[in-house]
Amino acid sequence: MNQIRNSLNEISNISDADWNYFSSKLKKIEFNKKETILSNGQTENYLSFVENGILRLYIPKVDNDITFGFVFKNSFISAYDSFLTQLPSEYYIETLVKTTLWRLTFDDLNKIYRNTKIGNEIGRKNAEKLFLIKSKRELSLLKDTPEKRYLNLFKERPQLIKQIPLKYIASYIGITPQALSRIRRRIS
Amino acid sequence: MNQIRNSLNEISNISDADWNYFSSKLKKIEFNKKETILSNGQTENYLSFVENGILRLYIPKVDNDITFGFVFKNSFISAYDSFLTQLPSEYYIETLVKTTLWRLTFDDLNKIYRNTKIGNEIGRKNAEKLFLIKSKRELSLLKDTPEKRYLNLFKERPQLIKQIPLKYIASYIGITPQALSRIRRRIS
DNA sequence: CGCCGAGTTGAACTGAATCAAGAAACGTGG
DNA sequence: CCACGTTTCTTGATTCAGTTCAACTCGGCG
Repeated sequence: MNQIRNSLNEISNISDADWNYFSSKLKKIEFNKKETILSNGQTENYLSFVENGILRLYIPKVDNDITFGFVFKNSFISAYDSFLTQLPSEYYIETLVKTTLWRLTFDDLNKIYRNTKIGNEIGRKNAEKLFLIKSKRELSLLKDTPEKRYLNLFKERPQLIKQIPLKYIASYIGITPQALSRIRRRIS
Repeated sequence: MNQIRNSLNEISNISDADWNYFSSKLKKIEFNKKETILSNGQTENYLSFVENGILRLYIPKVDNDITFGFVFKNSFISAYDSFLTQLPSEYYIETLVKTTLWRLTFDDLNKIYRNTKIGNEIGRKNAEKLFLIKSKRELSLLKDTPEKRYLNLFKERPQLIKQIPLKYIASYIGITPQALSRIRRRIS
């Protein structure tokens, strides 16, 4: 759990009291490889911290679904859209490898927002951080070619390229596995 | 200024005291049509409320820049990435028509976060809202064809299509003006 | 050992980009 | 309020990156 406190501290210094309250709400849960932890149509009830593992966010499609995110250890994961709106999720989440999560329910998080000093500030900064990520991605999808997106990914998250099947990466940068295979050949 | 209070109230009920503090920081400013209010390289110092007008966010490019957002009256505008990080902005903002803004500086907003009860909560919910918008857009860019994006735009923001030159809309949905012109012909 | 999913490669096809030119709409100054 | 110049939109021809369909290879696992 210390990883979680460290992660939060990076955002905003959290007092012992607030941390105790926060951590009392966390529940640990383990998943095997290739387990679906949220299906289309379900409403996301959790904000989870990844202690260990890798997860994939995707919209299933016959013959190649659309993968639009990966989450690694020491970050938070959620179908955050669905979590925030409490409407059914448009996408699925699955584990790619054995994964350990610490989960917080929607209700508990709202209690934290109400009952701790730092809650809303952490929530704000976290939402801002997520906004920045999506904002960057929007620009990349609009202005970069798939090839450039692949090279950026390579530069910024080399571990991703090693650990994740090519077909998911292809989809993440917006092309088919065949096209990515050709790009790879071209640039190497 | 009442519009602003109403907008904030939609997010979270704001007390008179907090509102007075908040509104004391706002400064009104007017722009003419086609004025650049933030250039590439500048760091965004303002979060602004649009009392009236239309603005465009874009990355300039020789022969067709990349437009990735429009903002209308009664919402907030900012190069929010740059504002949050206080790093130089990657993009420009310009007015498309005569525009009136109420501006809040970065420092003042942080004072509001520190000195009002409701500040962080409003900030959080606002950032969450922005996240939801970007998240939706990411999915649309990945899974929809340009044609479908155009039709969605048409459905969701018909006023946008009437008020904004086609070439900006084309860029917003990720294609050239020529291609959009052809899509238009095809579907009508 | 044989199967199966992942990755590669080839060929044909397609939607959008690019280059280019003309038509329409817009606004600005006389 | 008209005339002219500029910008925006349309249309055509060509090119190109990526899709689709299909076959083949490779590596891991039952």
